[in-house]
Parts: sequence; structure tokens; C-alpha cells
Amino acid sequence: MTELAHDNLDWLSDLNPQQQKAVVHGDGPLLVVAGAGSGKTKTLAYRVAYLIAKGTPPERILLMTFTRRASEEMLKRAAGASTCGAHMTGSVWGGTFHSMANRILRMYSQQSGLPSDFTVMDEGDSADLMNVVRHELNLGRNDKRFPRKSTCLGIYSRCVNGCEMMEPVLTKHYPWCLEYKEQLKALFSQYVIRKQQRGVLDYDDLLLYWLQLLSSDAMAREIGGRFDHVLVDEYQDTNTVQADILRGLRRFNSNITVVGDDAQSIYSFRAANVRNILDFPQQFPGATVITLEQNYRSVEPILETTNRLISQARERFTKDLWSARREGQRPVIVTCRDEATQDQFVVAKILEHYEQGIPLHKQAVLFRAGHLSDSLEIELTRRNISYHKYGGLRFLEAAHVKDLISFLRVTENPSDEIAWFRILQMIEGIGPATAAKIITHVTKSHDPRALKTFAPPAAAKANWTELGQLMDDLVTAGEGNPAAQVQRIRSFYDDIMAQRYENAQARRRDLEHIEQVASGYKSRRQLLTDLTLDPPNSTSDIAANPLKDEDWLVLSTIHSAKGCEWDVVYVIHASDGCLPSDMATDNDKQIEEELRLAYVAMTRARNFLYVTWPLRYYHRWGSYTDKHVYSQISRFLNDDVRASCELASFGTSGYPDDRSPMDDDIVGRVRNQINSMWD
DNA sequence: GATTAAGGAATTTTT
DNA sequence: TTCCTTAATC
Repeated sequence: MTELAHDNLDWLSDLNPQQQKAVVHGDGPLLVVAGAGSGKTKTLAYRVAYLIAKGTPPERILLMTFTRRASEEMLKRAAGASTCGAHMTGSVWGGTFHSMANRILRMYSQQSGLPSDFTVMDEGDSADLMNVVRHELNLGRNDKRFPRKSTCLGIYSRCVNGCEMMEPVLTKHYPWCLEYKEQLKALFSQYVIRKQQRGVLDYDDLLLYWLQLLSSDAMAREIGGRFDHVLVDEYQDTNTVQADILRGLRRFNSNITVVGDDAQSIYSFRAANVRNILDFPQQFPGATVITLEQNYRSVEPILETTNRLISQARERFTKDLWSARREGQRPVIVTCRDEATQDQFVVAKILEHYEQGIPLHKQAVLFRAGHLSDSLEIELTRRNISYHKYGGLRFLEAAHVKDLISFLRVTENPSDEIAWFRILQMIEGIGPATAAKIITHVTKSHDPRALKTFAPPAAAKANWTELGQLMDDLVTAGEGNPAAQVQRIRSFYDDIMAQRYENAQARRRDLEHIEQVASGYKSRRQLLTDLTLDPPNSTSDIAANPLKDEDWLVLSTIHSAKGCEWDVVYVIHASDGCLPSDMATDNDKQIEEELRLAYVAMTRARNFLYVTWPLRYYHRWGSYTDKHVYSQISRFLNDDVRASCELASFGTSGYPDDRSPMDDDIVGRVRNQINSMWD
């Protein structure tokens, strides 16, 4: 490493030999297979710092991560590690695939055939638009079994993200929809046209348009040529379109670094494809593969258990991980009498560790699905233990929040019909039919102020002028100062909200939070983009900061816990049916993903790991009886795994049974290719 | 054409 | 229980 010495790269000595090799890798494709807790973030951060130190201008580096927070975190570490400083890493292109697509498509909107003011729909809006089109096409009129809107969108999304035809997608994932194949094709084809007419994109379109743009040599040269190095984190969770985008970006330069762990691939429901990481060496010929196997996170006994757990998987890159942290408590598997007992156990342990000096925010409770923490949350509230919940039902999906945002959206893009629908239906006396008429009227002039020139039905007169005035004010306010616009909207919307929904007080607080968030933005467009592409993932994230220095416990879905670590981890509801989820036991592939999910959950623990499962589940509805079913322990906690753990029970007597731009043609081509997918 | 009432179906993970 | 669609009424 003579080279390092004369460049004063002393800070590299922080790394182990494998990490160092990855960091100083020269040109050409590089795959870093990084086991859980093996210093993956550090390695990627240091590589960014190294590239900059070696003279790559930061704005010529593209760093793609799973969340924006992850990229901010990484760049902060890069700045801290090296001598290059924060001012350098500040200009690295960092973010998610979707936010990067948004940025690129804004720059090249003309070449993509998109209006410059296009807006991005979230999933709910996309499903609503799908539904509008479905009714217009008269599909499944009197057919109760026609797939529901979210299922339709799910099928569409799978086809797009997995680059697969309808037939195999339906056969594999939606066999009960096979008989609707032709109707779905017609629906999707019209859905695509409708989005183009309205200047809206769904999540999938962001990737799809980006990929199509790169299919032209000229654009691939132009866009790919902006970056000397492309780095991708969590590569095991990318889908086929994303892998194709990377290949498109690297057609004329092979500097690409991907980091991931095939044992932690947990997003196949979003069409993520483990093959991307397994086949990387074939897809990018000449790739160097480096494996990181030393775990810095967990104590040895925890690692012993998680190694045994993941050994049940069939195809893997990674070998077993080893830890230098020898001493430690073995994981504890706790059988509880029922859910309430499980809550009692978890709370008691949390307090016990807290007394021992581990603050709440260094402890986390993990679970498979958002609702599985409902009863625990009630218990925590009762005991006055504050917590932040990540994942599960999201803030932006609440009706009143979507209502408010709709006003911003139509101001930004007056053709956004789903947003208009929401707004217009709020007005007393306007239903779907009148709303549709108004939308046609407003869309014609592409100006929200055109509302005033529409004669409303008599029943709607009262609020009509007020709404017109609001739209006037919003247009006049222009691009800037979105917080003031939110405030103006609230003055109109507050009464409507109070009338339409219950607990207006709580909802009002939500809207205040939005205003607070908006105050951090200079442009309305940027605010809207971030709200849809990078939504706050904990309700308390967006809360004003009165509780800022208070200590809080973390509750999280396993998916949202990816990449995190805590001193103490509680994995609750480790019973068959919850983990693996009943919804995902149709085939081996799904079950194997559930296994990886269990692995991700358990490898988040540094010092203490508790895996709990309730023996009885009471029926949720029909609380008048005490009917219950017995559950069995998760099939993943087999004899081998259990042999490495302590077994305990709580509230039960004894341990139960085991059974337990250059190319004018691009515009047309992109459009044609996207449209022809459904012919 | 809008609103409300009643009946029926379903129930994960997230950009 | 909740969400969503459909049918009946205003």
C-alpha cells in the first residue's frame, strides 16, 4: 500500500483488509457481498471518500441507496472519515432510484416526452386512477370477482418492474385473475394513455421512463457520461428494471460498485430479484467480488443462532459470519401464554434493561406486519413509555392529509384529475358526475383558476366562490413559500375536515405538522416530490420537536428495520402464521423470503435478543367470546436453532410441545415502447 | 345527480 | 372491524 502512504490516506487503517480492498478498488465492476453487521455502510462511505480523495469530482459520483436518509448518513460518514470535508461530499448525487429518476426526468423531460410540470402519484392515487379507467371501460360491471383496484395495480406493477409478460405474472402470483387477462390488458393500456394525457407518473413510470431514455445511445452517453462512478447500496433489493437502468448507465464506462447481502433480500413483493446480486459477475463481466464476513455488531452467541437460522436457505453467496465479540448472553426464545402476556414480558424486559443503563432508543421491538404491535402500543401508552413506530400505516395515506396535498397538486399540475376529484367531492352538492364535468372544463385551459368560469349546481353555490378564491390565491402565490400556501389551504379546509371526519383535533395537528414540514422548503414542487418519493416513515418524524431530547423506544416492522441495529432487540409474534406470514406460504420461494426476513430481524441485535411468541390468539372480532386458537412456534426456529438459545416461558405452566436530447426520435420511441407493452 | 344505508368481502411488507 | 361497492331514497 505504498500508494496510500504518499496520498496521506491514513484513515484507511480503520478498515480490515477486505474492507480496505473494496475501498481502494480501481476501475471496473465491483461486487461487495457484505454480511449483516460487517461494516457495509462504513465501507461504502469510505469508498466515496477515497474516490474523492483520489481526484474524482464529487458531482461525478452517483450513490444510490434505499432511502434518502441512508444516503445522507453515508455521505456524512464519508465527510467525517477523510480529509475531503463535508463541502465536497455535499455535491455527490445521492438518493433512491426513484428520486434520482425524478431528477433526471425533470432535466430531460423534453426528450422523455413528459410535460415539464409532471406530478408523481403515490400508490393510492395510482389505484384510484386505475379504478376510474376501469369504470370508463365498463370492465367487470356486474362481476364481483373482477380484481380490485389495488390488485390491478399490483399486477401492472409486477409486469413493469419485473419486465415480465402478463401471462407468467398472472400464473405465478395471481392465478385467480387469469380469466381476466384480456380485460386487464385493455385496462392497463388505457391506464398508460390516461397518465400521459394528465401529465402524471406513478412510481413505476419513474423507473420505466428513465430506462427508456437510456435505450438511446445518445442519451446513455449523455446521462451515463455525467458519472465517473456509480455506487449502489442494498443491491439485493433491486428489481429487473433497476438492474437494466444500471446497465444502461454503464454502457460506456464500467465503474460500478454494488453492495448487498443476498441473505437479506426481503423485497420480492416489490419485484426485487435476488438474481441481480447472484448474477452480477455474469451481468458485468470482469467483476471483482469481495466478501465481508467479520461481524462487528453482534455478540458471538447471537451470531451462532442467526448462522444456524440462515443455514436453512438454499442458495447463498455468504459463508457464516464470525464475531470478535466473544462474551455475551445467548438469545432467549420465550413462549408466552397469549398476546397480553407477551406485552407484559416485553415491557418488563425493556424496563429491566433500561434500569441497567440501556436507554430506550437503543432497544427495539420488531414484527412482521404493522398491526402486530397494536396491543403492545396500548400497553406502552398505558405505562407512559414513549415510542416511535416505523412502517405500517403511513401518515400520508390518511384521508385528511391526502386532501390537503391535493390542493397543492392541482396548483402544480392542473391536469391532475385524481387530486381534483378529491377536492371537488369535498364540496357539498358535487358528486362524481359533476366533478368529472368540472375536471374536463379545468383541464382544457390547464389553469386551476378556470373553476370560476364553471357554473356550479345550485346545491354547491355556498362554497364555490370560496374555492375559486382559494385557487386564485394559490396560483398567485406561485412556486415559492409552500408553508404559506398550506396555511391558506387550511383556512379553507379546516371546517370541511371537522365536518367530514372524526377526531378533528388530532387531524388538525397532522396538518400543522405538514405546514411545519413545508416551512423547510423553498419550492412547492420540491415539497410535493419529497412527500411522495421520500415520505416521513414515522408519524413522530414529522412531529415538531418538543420531545426532541426525550428518550423513546423503537417499534418497527422488520422491513423498515433494514440497515439498523440496537443493543436489545425483541422479535415478537414469532409464531407460524405471523412469521412466516400466512399470506406468504404458497410456495418455497415465498417461505424462503420469510426466512430471510426472520434473519434480518434477529441480526439487528447487538447484545441481547429476545424472540417471543404467544401460545394463544383470541379471535379479533367477536370479543364477546373467549374463543381462541393455539398457535405453533415459527417453523424457522427449528431444533438446531433452538439448541443454541435459552428457552423460557412466561405466563404458561411448563414448556409446550415441540410441534410446535440529441435524438429527435427519442420522444416518439419512448412513448411507443411504453404504450406497446400492452398490445 | 347526490347522499345515505345496508350488505359483503377481506385482512403484509414499501418506493 | 373496516373498507368498498351497490342499491335505495332524496
